[in-house]
Amino acid sequence: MIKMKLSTKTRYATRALLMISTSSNPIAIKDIALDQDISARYLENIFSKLKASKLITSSIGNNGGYILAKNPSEISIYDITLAVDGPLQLANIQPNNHHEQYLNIKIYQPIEILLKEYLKSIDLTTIEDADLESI
Amino acid sequence: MIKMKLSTKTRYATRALLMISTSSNPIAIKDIALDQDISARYLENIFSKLKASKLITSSIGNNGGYILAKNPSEISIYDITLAVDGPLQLANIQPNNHHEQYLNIKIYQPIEILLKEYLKSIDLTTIEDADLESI
DNA sequence: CTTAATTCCTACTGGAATACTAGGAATTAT
DNA sequence: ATAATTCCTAGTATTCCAGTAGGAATTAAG
Repeated sequence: MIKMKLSTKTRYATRALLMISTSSNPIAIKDIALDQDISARYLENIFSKLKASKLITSSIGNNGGYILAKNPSEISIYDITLAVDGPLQLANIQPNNHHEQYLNIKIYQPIEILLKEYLKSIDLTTIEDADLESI
Repeated sequence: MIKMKLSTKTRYATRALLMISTSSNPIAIKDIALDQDISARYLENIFSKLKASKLITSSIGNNGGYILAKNPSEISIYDITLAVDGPLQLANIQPNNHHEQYLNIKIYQPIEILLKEYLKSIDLTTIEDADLESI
């Protein structure tokens, strides 16, 4: 199978961000983990990366938690996956022969562009607005 | 990093198919492995899948080998990756909650469609025709 | 009819990546 | 002071995939 499912980190992060995007008060990891049925310890790892990428800010201590650092419309799936999983990389950096170079140019690079553009085009509000019931 | 690089199986298979597509006589795995600097044992695995998916046919025994079962123009990258890696699967089959369902509908399914169409649009002749020197 | 070359079948191994866990320090509202 | 939280560093477990291995079945050629 083509390995292109968004990672668990990205999926958890997206769901967590959707959750905190609706609140103006800090939300603690514990509460998100409980609500989403995700390991709190694992979410900690993820949130530290989201914070490092400045998608969220934190308040430490009692009653602390996390809030978005930007408007939901300014956070794309691409931003999220970049933050938690690092850059998307498809092509062979060092093609060993002509065939590999063909594949790079004809397949990897176009897909990379296609996918990046698509992931950038979806932000947290896009997802929020989806009307499930109408489908 | 998003895991969406075509697998080694798909890349090897593509290169191998490109090689045998230029010959009307059966070509042995050994020769392909030598030419492409790929493990012959590993190529065996890959070729058994390509054969099971009817992309190639084989002749057993001395002087045996493989030939394409179709015209090169009828073999797409999608066919190849489907044969060796199984179906592309992005979405959660069983979304556990609304957020997961949102993600499926808004992200996974569209990407899946986008990618499938693209991979189907590229066949062995498309790649062969690529003019590297002009880039 | 023997031999060498090949595909075919089933299973195992090793390593890398990723999901997940753990302990405890630092911080802060109450 | 205390309890609740983030923060930091490290570890473990699991899964996936590339690659290996042995030997049986088949067949062209001499």
